[in-house]
Amino acid sequence: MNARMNQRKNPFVSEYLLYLLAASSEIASAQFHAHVRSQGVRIPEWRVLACLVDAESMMSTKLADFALMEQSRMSRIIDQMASQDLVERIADTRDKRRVKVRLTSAGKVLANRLVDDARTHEAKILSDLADTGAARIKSVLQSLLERLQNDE
Amino acid sequence: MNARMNQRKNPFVSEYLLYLLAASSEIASAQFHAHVRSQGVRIPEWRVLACLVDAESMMSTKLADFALMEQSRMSRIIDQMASQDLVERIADTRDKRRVKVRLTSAGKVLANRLVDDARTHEAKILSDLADTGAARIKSVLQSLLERLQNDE
DNA sequence: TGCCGAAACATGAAACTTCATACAAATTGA
DNA sequence: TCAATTTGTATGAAGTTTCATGTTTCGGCA
Repeated sequence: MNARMNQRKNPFVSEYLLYLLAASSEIASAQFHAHVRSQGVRIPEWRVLACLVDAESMMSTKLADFALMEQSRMSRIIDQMASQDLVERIADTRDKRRVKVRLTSAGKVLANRLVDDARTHEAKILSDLADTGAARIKSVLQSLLERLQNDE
Repeated sequence: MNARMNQRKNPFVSEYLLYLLAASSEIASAQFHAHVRSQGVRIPEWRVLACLVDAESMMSTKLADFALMEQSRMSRIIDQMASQDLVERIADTRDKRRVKVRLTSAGKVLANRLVDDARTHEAKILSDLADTGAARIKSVLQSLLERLQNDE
C-alpha cells in the first residue's frame, strides 16, 4: 500500500528533503486521521479543535494560519462547526472587523477527548522510535520550523 | 506571517509530533511550490515529474502511491499532463489492465530542470541548518518512514 | 477631519478532489 | 476449467477548496 519502499528505484525523490517531510507527515498522520474520521470529525475540523484546545479564543485569521489553511476555507469550516455547535463566533468589540472563534462546551468535550487520543497515539509512535536515530525528531523539527520562519 | 510562532499560546499543538511534521512540510514546501507554480506547473504535476525523473516508466497505481495521492486523482492528473505532452500512457503487454506512464521528451526536459532547482533549493535549506540540531534531519525522517512502514 | 490604502471576513463561481462504482483483465482455487 | 475474487484503471456525481472580489472597519497621515 504505502509508497517509499523500493527507494533504490527513486534516487531523487526518496532522498529529497521536501518529499521526506511530506511523506512522513502524510503517512504518520494517516493512522490518526482514520481515528478522527471514525468519530465523525473531518480533518480540518480536528485541526481547529486542536488549535483551540489551549486557547480561550482565537481570531479567525490566526486560526487559519495555525491550522495551515486558507482564510476563506477556514471561514467555511467555522460555519460548519458552528452549525454543529462545536464553536461559536464572537464579535470583537475592539475591532469590529475581527471575528473570534471559541469552543462551545460540546466542542471542548470533543476537543479534549481527541487531544487525549492524539497524545496516546503520539506516545506510541515515539516509543517505537525510542531506539532509533529518529528519537530526537521533535526537537529536530522544531529547529527546522524556527529556521524556516526566520527567513520569510 | 506563518503560524507556529507564539508557541507559548499553544502548548498542545506546538509540540505535537503530527503537527510539527505537517507544519514543517507545509512551510518548507511553500517556498519551492511557489517556484513550481511560477513555471506554470501545478503541485501534483510536479510530484509526478519528480517521481518519474529516475524511472523509465511507472505503473499508474504505483505512481499514485509514491506521489501520495489517490488513484482516481492520479488518473486525472495523467490526463492533463498527457494533454500537455508531458507524459504518455503506455499499454503493458504483459498485463493489459496496467497502464504505464512515462515522461515524453518535453516532460524530461521540464522534470530535469525542476529537479535541478529542487536540489539547489534543498541545498540552501540544509546549509541553513548546518549548525543546528536539525542537521541530520534527512536521516531522522528516513528512520521514521521506515518504522511507519513496518507496522501497517 | 477626511481620504486612502490595508486588514479581516465572507462568498460566488470555477476548479479540483473524493467516493462509489463500473469495467476489464488477471488470479485463485474447487 | 471456470466461477469467484482480486487487481488496475477510469469516470460521474457530490463534495470541497481555491481564487477573485465585495463589504466593512481600521489606521495612518496630510
